[in-house]
Amino acid sequence: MNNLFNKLINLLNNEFKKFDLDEAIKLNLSKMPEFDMQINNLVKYNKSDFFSSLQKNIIEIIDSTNYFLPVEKNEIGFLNLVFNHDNLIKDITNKKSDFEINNREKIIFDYGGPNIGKPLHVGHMRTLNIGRSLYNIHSFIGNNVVSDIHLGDWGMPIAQIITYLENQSVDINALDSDQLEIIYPKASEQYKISENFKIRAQEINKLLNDNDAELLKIWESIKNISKKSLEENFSLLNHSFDYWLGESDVNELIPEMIESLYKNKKIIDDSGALISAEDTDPKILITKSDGSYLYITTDLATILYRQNNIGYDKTLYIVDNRQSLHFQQLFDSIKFFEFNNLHHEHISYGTLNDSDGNPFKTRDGGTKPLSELFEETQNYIKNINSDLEKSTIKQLTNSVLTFSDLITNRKTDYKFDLEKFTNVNGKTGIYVQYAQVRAKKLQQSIPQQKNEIENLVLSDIDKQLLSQLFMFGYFLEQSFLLNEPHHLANYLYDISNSFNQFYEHEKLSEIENSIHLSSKLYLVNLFLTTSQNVMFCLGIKPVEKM
RNA sequence: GCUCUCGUAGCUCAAAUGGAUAGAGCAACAGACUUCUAAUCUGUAGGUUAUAGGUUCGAGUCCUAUCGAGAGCGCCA
Repeated sequence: MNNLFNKLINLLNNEFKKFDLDEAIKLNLSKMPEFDMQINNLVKYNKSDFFSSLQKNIIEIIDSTNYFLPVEKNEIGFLNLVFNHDNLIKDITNKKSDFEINNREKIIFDYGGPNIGKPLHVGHMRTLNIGRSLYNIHSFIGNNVVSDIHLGDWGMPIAQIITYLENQSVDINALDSDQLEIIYPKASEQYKISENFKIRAQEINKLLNDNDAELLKIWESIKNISKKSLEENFSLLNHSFDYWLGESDVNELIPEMIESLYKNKKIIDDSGALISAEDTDPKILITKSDGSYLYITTDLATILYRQNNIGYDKTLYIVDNRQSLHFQQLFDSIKFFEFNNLHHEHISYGTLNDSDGNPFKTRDGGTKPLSELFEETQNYIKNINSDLEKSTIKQLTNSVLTFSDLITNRKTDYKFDLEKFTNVNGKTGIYVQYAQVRAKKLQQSIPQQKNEIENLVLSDIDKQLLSQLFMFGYFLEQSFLLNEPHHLANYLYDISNSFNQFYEHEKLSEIENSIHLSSKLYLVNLFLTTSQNVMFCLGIKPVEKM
């Protein structure tokens, strides 16, 4: 990457390598007010014979950039750095092209995973937000990205719905998505309580696996109704997918896959079912005893489908952490079955609860549709300002739903507190939008100066903002290496907060000195570029005014 | 029963993969608006990082035990 932060890191890491050190240098923002940055991980080598030459070389590299005042070394071996902001501001741009990586990869993002027949509900929010953000982050740094919604359009849930329709003699042609969404829980209930229903549903499931023509017709109309409803929801929530492949799309690959695995003794009989021959605990069940397929069966076939039809270097599955055993078994099996040696990773996330810490439910105890949460959020925003344009309200609502979700580390369970997340202050989607709108207004209302960036006049607050803008590369790297968007979400709050301080500290419209004004406007532009790039990475659309 | 994850300020969460004095936001309290939109900003207070040991120059982070919470454990997805 070509930005100042990562270029410096690369130089320093090369120096580490020269000394055969198998770790990366850590260049951090300083906690001490008199310094801007610090390097801590030289300390551990302070008893080694190469320490003084390593330290000397590191200091020389930093000094040679001219972005820092002469480095101060502490007696134990910590290095303390102070920016030379006048030089820094001349070279920092934070454009997209500054962050593009050299070794590009093709990455499939498997997320969303809605089931047909069920509405999108609150439980889908995290996979959608995290998935879209990671997709955008990897796109931003130049990777070749592909999203696949991995539609749950196969298996027992569908069989249950069809069984229910059959029992009640429902006319498929008159069915709409609302009715379908009411039917699913009823069908699921019947499956649990009625033995006859259960037997028929399992029969239908098997027939579907075997491509029964009549049933496939019914299945297809259910799928179309559902898909239309999903598309409407995604349009509202600003989601889109490159592929809408479903579990059904790989159905035809399964018989051959099973046969081949069986022939090669990779899977074996176990009381009628087929299990992996790999010695694992628990055993990995590949097909049921009636020969029908499971979650892992279609997931395995999906791997074959993707390697043959899409091609990839990596696949990231953005799925909640309760399914970690499934993915461990899936990834084990990919290797054991010798499908490929590509990188597959479960990007797990914690449970989303309501503000009391309980699972999200509607008042009558059902799962809460995402559209209902959208409505509620929208109402909060209308209460803050009733004069907003319709499109602005929509974008602010999405900002709240996205930013609130991404601010927390994806691995932890968290409480979704709408009242808190729609606050105009604090770490909220509204706050970060407001800062960005303020910057836009300045850009529009104050005539741009010629880019005079010699002899700048920078206050402490200007310097703080500039220092933080320098760190974009660091937080971006954290986010894509760990596939954790919250680093960028917190960073967006931090730069927005610094910008608001900058804004309050001195009125640009009252500055008469042109060089002074020029440096201020330069920072406004730099903030706006950075903020909008971070927003893109998070999947948030900047609003024009609010 | 077995396996995994977690326990940080009143509340919600961070903490660079072992670094210096554990940071933010909310809530509380005290301030700043004839405004480039105060949808903001400034300040105060709040901690034995569940507990007890251990590893080392150095631990919220690694190891062990205890207590507490959550999740998963073949014919659902």
